[in-house]
Amino acid sequence: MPVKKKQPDKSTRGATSYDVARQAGVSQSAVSRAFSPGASVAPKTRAAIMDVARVLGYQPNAIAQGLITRRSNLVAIIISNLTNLYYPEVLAELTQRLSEHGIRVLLFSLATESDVDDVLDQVWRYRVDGAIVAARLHPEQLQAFEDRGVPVVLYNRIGETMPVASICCDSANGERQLVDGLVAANHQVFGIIAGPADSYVGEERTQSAIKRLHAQGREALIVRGNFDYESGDKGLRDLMRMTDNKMDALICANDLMAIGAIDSARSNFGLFVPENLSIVGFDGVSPATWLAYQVTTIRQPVSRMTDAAVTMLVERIEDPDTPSEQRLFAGQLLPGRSARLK
Amino acid sequence: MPVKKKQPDKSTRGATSYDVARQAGVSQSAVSRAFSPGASVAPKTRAAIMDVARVLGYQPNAIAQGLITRRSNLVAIIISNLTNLYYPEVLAELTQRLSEHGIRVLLFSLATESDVDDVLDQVWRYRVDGAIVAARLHPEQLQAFEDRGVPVVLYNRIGETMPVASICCDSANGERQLVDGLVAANHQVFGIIAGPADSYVGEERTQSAIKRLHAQGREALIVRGNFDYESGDKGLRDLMRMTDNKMDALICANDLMAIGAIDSARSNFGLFVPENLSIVGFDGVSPATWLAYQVTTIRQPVSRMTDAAVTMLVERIEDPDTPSEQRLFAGQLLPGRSARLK
DNA sequence: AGCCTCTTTGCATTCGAAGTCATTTGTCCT
DNA sequence: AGGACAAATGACTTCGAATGCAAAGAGGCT
Repeated sequence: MPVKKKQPDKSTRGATSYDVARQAGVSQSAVSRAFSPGASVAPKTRAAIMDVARVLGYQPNAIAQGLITRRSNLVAIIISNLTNLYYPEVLAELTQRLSEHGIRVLLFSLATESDVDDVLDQVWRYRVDGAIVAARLHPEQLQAFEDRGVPVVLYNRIGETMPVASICCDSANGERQLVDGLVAANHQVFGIIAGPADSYVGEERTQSAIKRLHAQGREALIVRGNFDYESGDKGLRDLMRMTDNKMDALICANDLMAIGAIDSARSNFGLFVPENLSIVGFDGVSPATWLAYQVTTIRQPVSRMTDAAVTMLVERIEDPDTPSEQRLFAGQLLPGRSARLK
Repeated sequence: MPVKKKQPDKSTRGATSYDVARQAGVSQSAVSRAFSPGASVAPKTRAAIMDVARVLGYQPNAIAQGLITRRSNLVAIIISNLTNLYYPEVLAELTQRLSEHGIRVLLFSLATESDVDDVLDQVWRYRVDGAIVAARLHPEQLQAFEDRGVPVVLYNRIGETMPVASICCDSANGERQLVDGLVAANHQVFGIIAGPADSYVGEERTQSAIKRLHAQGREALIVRGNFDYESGDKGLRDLMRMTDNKMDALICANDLMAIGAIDSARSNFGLFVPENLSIVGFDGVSPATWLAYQVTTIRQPVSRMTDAAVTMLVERIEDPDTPSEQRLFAGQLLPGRSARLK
């Protein structure tokens, strides 16, 4: 197979430190130093070099830097489904904050779970300095990071089989607030639309809600959803059938399903929300605040969480021996108008 | 002796081709060849090398490869505001499709316009093979890509001062369908909520709508929005004031503003949509299809567009002399229920 | 067996910047 | 002016994989 090799057109392929050195009448070392803050160069020399560099459009080649310094300044962000409304915000914030640390983002988005191994192969090849993972990893995959000495921070999941740095929003605390409010407002028939079985936060939230309901002497019917809008509709229909239309409180594992359920309750069942049926969600995504919904939910403190994720990762890149740590952030109850709470 | 800084910890730092070569009793060249499809290696040798590689967990160092081959297999994706509901889908698709070509994504998200130059600096440093840009670039910035021989594909904008490969959704055609439908349904007082002045598609859509209205002998009042939900509310209020509450057709430059306007019309003005007021959007984002809104809009063919963007970029990476080309995709009218159309 | 061709293999070099070490230059003081 | 010492500079090596080239090996054929 004849590999197509385009002539690497010297002229456009960007100037090198040697080109700059020659033009400026100094050595390549000098150029390198001119670009390293705090290196030993005479201010005058540095200025001269910078001038030439500007003219030639020289920028240090990060690839070459990465090879020699063994620091790529790249961090992998691995996200399972970007189309989940919640992630874009997270991604944008992570990217911003990482760039403040001089770190660039190598983005991997997973179509299916099975892609993970392929993605990790690529992650190793690029010698990333670290990774932020918002996707389900098998224990061996997690172990691989450890083995290769690549720091990881898990986002909205924890290392279930080993200690790993992780950031989460406190599901138990969030669901407690929601459940207690619903119970206090005297709801009788509870339904839950859980997340997909392979979602950590989905399970956490559902289990937390169930536990709290039990603690209050209540039971709940449970169906599974996919975290998407349609799941809200389908879940609501199923639960209504199962409860003979008696359900008056619905707890959804995320906002998107809550929104789907609200729409379905109104359109397909002619119900008033929250008069006939209270519906709560989780996340605090922006559509949840839209006038048509005003979902009663728990807002994740995204800024704090992304900030923490980046800080933790950077710490571990600087010092790989930093012990692992789990940070749990409390979500804030957004009262909304989709549920009667007390 | 001062502590050696950051011991490059040989053990964890990943095996090199030399390590594999030694273990397998061959030369480094052989290892390299074993990993290049189509290279001249005896099948037996390759198998032996692969075995050793597997044991050592060896993966070719993409950084070193990039340095020597002058191909980083990285593509920069530059997006202005990720939080715009429309982009996550685009980003996910682009990432998927690029990875099918063995290309990785370096993500840059812009907080403010002024970041562009900083971002471009980084783009040059990483010697990306190409870039997909969904952000406003100044002519000089666009020129810089040309000068450095880095292929670019613009997404949802065009090279206004020079020919550049670009992908767009046909605003004129889309707005024509919407306007004609509205006019045919006998609407009288038209309002438009435009996008921010610096948005290419925003201006395109607005101008197209105005032109078509004029062609039909109608005028429209125009206010500017920011493409966000709140802009829809604010725009609606302003237009209602300006028209003495007589507006009966509202054209929004994107779905999110249409949604904001729908909510506001209902909640703040007690109007029925579309009975009292028709509202149309543009994009076809998923919330537009939610039962509460069912926005009458133009759906962008995202899959085709991302596919085209990737194809065009890859072509230009393979052969930098590929002439620039502009591809305009027709959007599809989603009738929805937020407007009376004929 | 001998010769020729085609396939495999290894050697040596290359990519571009960083950093070590030795050397030169410059500064300040007596 | 001379010496002591710090600052600035350049030569050279290094990172890890790809590749041109020459050499060695494997068959095939007469």
